[in-house]
Amino acid sequence: MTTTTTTTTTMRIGALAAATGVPASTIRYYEQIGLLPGVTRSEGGSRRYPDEAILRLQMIRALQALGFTLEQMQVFFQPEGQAPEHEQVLATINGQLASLQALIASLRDKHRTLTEVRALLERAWASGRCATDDELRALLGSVAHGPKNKAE
Amino acid sequence: MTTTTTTTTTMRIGALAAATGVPASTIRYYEQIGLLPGVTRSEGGSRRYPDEAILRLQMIRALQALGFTLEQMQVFFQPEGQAPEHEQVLATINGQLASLQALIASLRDKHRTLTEVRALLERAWASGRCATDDELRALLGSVAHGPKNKAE
DNA sequence: GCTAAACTTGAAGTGAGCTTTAAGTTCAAG
DNA sequence: CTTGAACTTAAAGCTCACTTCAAGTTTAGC
Repeated sequence: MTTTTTTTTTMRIGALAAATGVPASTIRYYEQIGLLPGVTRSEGGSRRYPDEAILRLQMIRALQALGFTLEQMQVFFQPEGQAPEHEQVLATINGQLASLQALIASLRDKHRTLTEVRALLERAWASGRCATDDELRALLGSVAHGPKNKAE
Repeated sequence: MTTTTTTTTTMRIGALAAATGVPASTIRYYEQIGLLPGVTRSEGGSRRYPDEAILRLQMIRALQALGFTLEQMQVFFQPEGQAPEHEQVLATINGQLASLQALIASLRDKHRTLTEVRALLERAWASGRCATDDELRALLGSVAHGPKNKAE
């Protein structure tokens, strides 16, 4: 029904790199940390990839773009065609959604505060003086330590 | 009018660390990269700080919390009481506001896309199957490579 | 068979912002 | 004066996701 699956396991690392835009060095690195299993070798020892490797790399890059770390996305790639456990996957996704939300909220806070800082400085400059320590101190309080950064 | 300024330049690094919550090792590091100038030494060679050092450290931490790098914030701390140039400061702030906005936008994109991914997977699971490669591929396209991350 | 491009390896380097280590010195209380 | 907590230094280590290096091997076209 869909496209015919012509499985050529003849692809070398350069071709895979060209097909995906992922540098060969990075592909080797992904294999090294276990993100890209099932790589076969030619007689001489060079890596050969099946066509599915292209999709796998695209998935890795897409998950990265969604803010997952390479470690987090292991859960999406269960060993040997085993469907990953739905609960784990869902938990990972929900966790990521939550940290994205938290991060967005904290960034908006920062943006708002920084806008206030700019306004304060401009008022001070307009009246020919510098911002006083007390004025600055007042703003410092409103910054506080927000949650950790992540994503992209 | 405000609080009396009792300038004790007797503070050692441990006291400064305790007063600000910034580890002594970090304070030494800030000094090393030139963020914390004007540190005097006792006869024996241990660092002594004026009370203003507390404000300086609080400022550094606040600026960090607003997403500035340690390098970027140098512009706010011009040498020896010299008021920093308004234009530079304003440009730095505006740049940071712009990158915060861009980052927020890209994170919201990620959040939206990931929500779609979750919905797709849940539909697939509900119908007792796994998501197909084609379904996944369709989502991959919508991710693309967003701008770089920063802040906090 | 020759050659050049492509590939192989392990190890070290990158950046940002620290932390840790090791071995030695100073400070303040008693 | 003794003790031990606090301090000193330079240098190495940490995280994450790679990149770069150097020197040697394989592959593919002619």
